[in-house]
Amino acid sequence: MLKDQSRSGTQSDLSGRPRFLQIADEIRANVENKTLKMHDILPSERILSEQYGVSRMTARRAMEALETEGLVYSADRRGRFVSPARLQYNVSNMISFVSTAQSNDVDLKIDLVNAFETTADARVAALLEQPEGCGITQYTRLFHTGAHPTFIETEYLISAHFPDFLKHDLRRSTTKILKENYGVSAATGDIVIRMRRVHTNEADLLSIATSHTVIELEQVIRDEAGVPFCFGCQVWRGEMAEFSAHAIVNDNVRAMYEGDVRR
Amino acid sequence: MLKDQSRSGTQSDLSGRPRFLQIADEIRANVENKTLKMHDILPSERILSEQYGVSRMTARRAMEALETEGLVYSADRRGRFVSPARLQYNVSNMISFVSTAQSNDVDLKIDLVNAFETTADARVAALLEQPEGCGITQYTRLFHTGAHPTFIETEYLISAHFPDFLKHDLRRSTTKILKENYGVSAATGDIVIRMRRVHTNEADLLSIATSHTVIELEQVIRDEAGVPFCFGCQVWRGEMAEFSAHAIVNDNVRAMYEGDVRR
DNA sequence: AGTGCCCTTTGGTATATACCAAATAATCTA
DNA sequence: TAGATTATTTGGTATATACCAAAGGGCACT
Repeated sequence: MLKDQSRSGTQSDLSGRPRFLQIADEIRANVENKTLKMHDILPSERILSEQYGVSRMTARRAMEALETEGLVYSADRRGRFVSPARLQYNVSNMISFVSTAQSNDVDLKIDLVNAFETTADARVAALLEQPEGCGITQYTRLFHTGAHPTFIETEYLISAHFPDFLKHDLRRSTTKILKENYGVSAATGDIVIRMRRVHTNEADLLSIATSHTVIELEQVIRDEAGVPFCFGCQVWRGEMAEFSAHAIVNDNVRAMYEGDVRR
Repeated sequence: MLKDQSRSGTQSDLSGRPRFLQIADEIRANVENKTLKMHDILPSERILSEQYGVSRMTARRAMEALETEGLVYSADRRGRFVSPARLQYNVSNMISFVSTAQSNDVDLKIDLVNAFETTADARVAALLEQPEGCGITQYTRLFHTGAHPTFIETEYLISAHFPDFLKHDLRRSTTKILKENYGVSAATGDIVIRMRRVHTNEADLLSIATSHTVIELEQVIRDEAGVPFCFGCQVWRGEMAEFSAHAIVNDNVRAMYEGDVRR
């Protein structure tokens, strides 16, 4: 768009910055000043349009700008609220994310969306290095802090390796279930992170608009022998995600898994 | 928003899906069918509103949805175009991103935005484990494929370690310059990836609207001894970013850098 | 052939208005 | 008091309209 800030609509404004962004700026400042705290309700679109002397559509655009940047979330016909702080996810330390988060200050809760036995399609089979059509244990969970959704995770396990997996309490950390019941733990993982648009069913679960974007994190988890046993796909509300990693590019270490990094 | 797709505006629509999303869906299909190819121009908002029998604002909302998901980019007062494909960035193999991309099919070009000698502020000093106020070589570069911007990178080097760094051709890979001229290469790195709103000056360089979101990738790069020598901050157009990594959670390896991962 | 000007197209901004359906609050009823 | 009913608030969608400023093409003049 090669934004030129010297433009405006029909209304004369001195700064040149679009009115709806000025309003967004003021509200953002109130959040950063802690005048507004997380989960606080914001004035309605109609109230805002009065307060700032603009039309409802302009007030709405300001809100939508704050929504796409993740500072604010909206609950249909209930109002708009200040988003909670980001979670930290260290992808170099996969085994401990859920357990760490749950034991710390964040109260991360898990809802089970669905869980069933199925067979591997072409993609999952390839990622897990199994023949197409092999037995797969698949389940989807919604992670949230209170009423605020954070991310969805769908995991695919090789059924033959983990009999009766679905009998366990799936609201616990997967890593713990695997470790305690099957003696398996993660040794390495191949991870991909990308931003993409949200799908309709995901938007429902995450309580966001279907026109928004999310962060997708896919990981293939392998055991000590380098054999994959789990494929997981996480879909994060963008503003809730922050991923850190420790990369080692030393030649010795790299030689160990060269060719294994991208698939 | 707890999106209920059974709602609509004043117009009766059978599917229940909002009209502007239906239009976005059709155009997205045309892109995925290769009916529309990268950098192809799309019909203008006014033409679209005629074609689909909707108001210009509705056509516009469809375009904005495609923009926020990154499928389409807009050039102010010139039109809207189909975005190019994503780049792959393997963060476990930091040393080779620019050189790999440049040698492969992608023609990734670099523009130098600015470059100067300065001093470290509190944050940069902490990240580079140097005293505040120490000499820093700082430069910002814009990476793009043709006329299409991909990401901005700002790097901070400890001046004392790299005398006359700015004399080199900064449109080349930093890693190559460091290796060839100073004998330094990356051994490890601490990386953080997050989604955030774009700043005004970044929006100008990336040619996106100021209300959009970007992917920020920050990395502290260390030598064999674990001493940091470079801090880099990349700001990606979201649709252009895809990051992969190979994580090792083996206990031995983890013990080596435990406590070093998050800072 | 090149320069400057005008007109059209285009995306960006803004207002005013209208209706819908879900959620909530207020009220009434058994 | 508990349950059902009603009115209000709210965000979501959609239209119609208006003006602005930059980009691009075409045209006249030099």
